[in-house]
Amino acid sequence: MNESTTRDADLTRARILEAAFDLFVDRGFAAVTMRELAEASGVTKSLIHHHFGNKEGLWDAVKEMAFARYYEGQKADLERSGDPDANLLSNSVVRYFRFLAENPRVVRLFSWAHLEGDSSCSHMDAELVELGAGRVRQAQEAGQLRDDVNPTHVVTTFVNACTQWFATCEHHADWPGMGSDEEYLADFLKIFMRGLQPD
Amino acid sequence: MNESTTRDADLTRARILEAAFDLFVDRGFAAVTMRELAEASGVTKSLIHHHFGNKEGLWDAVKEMAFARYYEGQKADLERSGDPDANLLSNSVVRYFRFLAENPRVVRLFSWAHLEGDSSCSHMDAELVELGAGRVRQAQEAGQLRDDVNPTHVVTTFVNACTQWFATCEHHADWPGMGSDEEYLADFLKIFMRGLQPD
DNA sequence: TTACTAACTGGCCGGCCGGTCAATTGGGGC
DNA sequence: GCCCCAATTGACCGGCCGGCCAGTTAGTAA
Repeated sequence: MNESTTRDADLTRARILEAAFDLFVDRGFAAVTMRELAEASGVTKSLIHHHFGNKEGLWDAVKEMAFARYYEGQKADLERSGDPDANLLSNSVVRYFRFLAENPRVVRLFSWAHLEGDSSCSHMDAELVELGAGRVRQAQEAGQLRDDVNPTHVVTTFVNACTQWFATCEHHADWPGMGSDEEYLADFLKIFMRGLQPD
Repeated sequence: MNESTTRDADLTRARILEAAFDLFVDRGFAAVTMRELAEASGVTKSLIHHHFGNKEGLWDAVKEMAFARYYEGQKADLERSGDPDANLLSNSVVRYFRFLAENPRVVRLFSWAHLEGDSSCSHMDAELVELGAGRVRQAQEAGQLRDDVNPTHVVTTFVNACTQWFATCEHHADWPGMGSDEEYLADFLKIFMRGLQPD
């Protein structure tokens, strides 16, 4: 039987969220209309208002869902790799880079949200960076990384280098001299890791 | 005498462009209305249509103006510093970083344009990166930089690290452990330049 | 079976959207 | 001084915007 005919508020909300995610990621909040959202979700405009209040409520819900997934994944990643060996930082960079490679739409969503001034996720971002910075500090104290640089800046540097790569990848994909995702990652790691070697 | 009452097409166009730049930078293309643009410019809506055709024409003109300024400045910077000494790359990073620090609104404009799929400036960006990559290659051949990394990736790495810093600076400005612009730049340079030292 | 509640629909609303057009104004060339 | 054309205006347009609301339908608990 087709379950789409039966009433299921959670399923409906999920379907609306999914369709809204796609539309908002592609065109941003302002350029998407409630009518498009309704059609893409397969429900009526009124039903979206019923479940999410208004357009901004839906936008907030989409951002919250996307960031919650991102946050959980990253936190698990950071807490998993327990033993602080010399490759921990390198592995973290690779994991972060690959996560973005597999979730490019999340990068776009956060870019829109940030440009529009959204700061609701800032504290979660701060927490992740703090977690990472703590790991870097441990490695510094263990003599595995140079200790004359701010650990927070170390994390920020690689997060920036990875994020911006995927934020602009459609542009530079076919520029002369530009390598693939993995080639860029390899070169960045060469520079980054040697740059962090202790004296 | 108040010159604003006299007719001057160039001045009018410049005024419209300036006001539109501010509005588009703050809220993006879709969220700004022609009425707001007209009021901010001190002219009528019809006059904007007269000079720029339609809303998209104005948006294109704003992007073109902003990117032309950016492109000229960067190209001059790249061609000025002629003698390839060991500090050339370091100086280039500093100059690029400081340019962004002084023109944060340009970063925002390009972010909007990129998210909306604009690729009209891509070839100019490519040219700048190629110019920079050529410099890196020269330094590699002179034995001043390690030569086992792609020069284009070297340029991209520092451009990404700088751009993303200013794209997200409102967020992380007050995060615990995060330093000032100059402190981040100093730490990034430490890592980046040591990471590029020849074997 | 019934009564209640939440899910869901379709039509409607006032208002603002981008854009057009006819009319007016003013400055520069003759 | 006159004329012409570009600059500029304000009224106006059809259409779409987000949101609302009265009504209908389907699960669910008593």
